[in-house]
Amino acid sequence: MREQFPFTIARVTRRWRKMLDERLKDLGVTQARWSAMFYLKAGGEGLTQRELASLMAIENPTLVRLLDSLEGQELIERRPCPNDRRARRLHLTDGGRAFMDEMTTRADRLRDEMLEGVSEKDIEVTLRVFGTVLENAHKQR
Amino acid sequence: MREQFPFTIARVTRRWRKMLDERLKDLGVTQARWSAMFYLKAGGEGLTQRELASLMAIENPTLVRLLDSLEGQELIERRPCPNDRRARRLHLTDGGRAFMDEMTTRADRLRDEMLEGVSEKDIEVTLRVFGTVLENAHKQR
DNA sequence: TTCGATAATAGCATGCTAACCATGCGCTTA
DNA sequence: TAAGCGCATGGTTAGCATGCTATTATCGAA
Repeated sequence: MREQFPFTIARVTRRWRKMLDERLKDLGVTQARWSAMFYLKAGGEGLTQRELASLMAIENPTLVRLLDSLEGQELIERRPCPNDRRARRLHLTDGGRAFMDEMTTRADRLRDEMLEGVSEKDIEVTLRVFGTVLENAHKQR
Repeated sequence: MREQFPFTIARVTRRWRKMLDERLKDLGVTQARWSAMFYLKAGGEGLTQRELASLMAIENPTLVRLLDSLEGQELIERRPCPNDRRARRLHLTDGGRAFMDEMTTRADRLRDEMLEGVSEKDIEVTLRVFGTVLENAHKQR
């Protein structure tokens, strides 16, 4: 059984991304870009890029490009940080905030459809497994 | 709890890929390329590209590039298919077969480390959840 | 001959590392 | 105390790998 784990988890992740990308397409947004906006809102606006990257568990250069797109679409803003001239503080624009509802509704609906028929208990087990794997990964290196 | 699922599964998948890439690096191979060789061996050599892509659940153009690299490294061969001049039959080279043991050993060791402390029962639950999600995804579209 | 299937190509999105600026901070030293 | 040197940190850029879709070329089959 264990042998299937890495292949199958990768497959589920690919499929999920693909489907969310499809459903957000007409809003001009992708899974990754929505996810950046989602974490920005959840983490409280005014985060620095470093902080947001760490929250999303991605590397800084990956985030930079997501933010470039989002800024180009005027969904977020990078504002100078008064205390530290190296840093930028991130904020949603009014337009960005307006879109968030619709995007999040669609992501939620997809999640409900994808997890249909999965019991709360099984979700808990799965998330616990994920947690253990992340801890194990953290231990090394 | 359900809300965390999509974010966390993506995170685990990213982390896993990164770690396996690291551990295979000195062999000149990545997770994706090893995976192609693994499925080719598992599915029986002589598969066509279409068949291998379908086995791996990736799209054909994604596989084409993986095979380009692997062929360049002389780990696999694309042989013409006698019955159908459009198709190519895939085979590991002798060199490729020689590498497979070491690569698979490393992938197995990583898997054991990543899943350390996870009970067989929890693995089963998790794989069942994955199965349900893939079915649900299949239903739509 | 026309329609479908196989592979390849082109181009985008998003992961990553490595290398680079600019700025900030801390420690030594005059 | 003040100056300055050197390392750390925030962000960016460049370049690779691997997902995807859309399109094309070639061939097979009805």
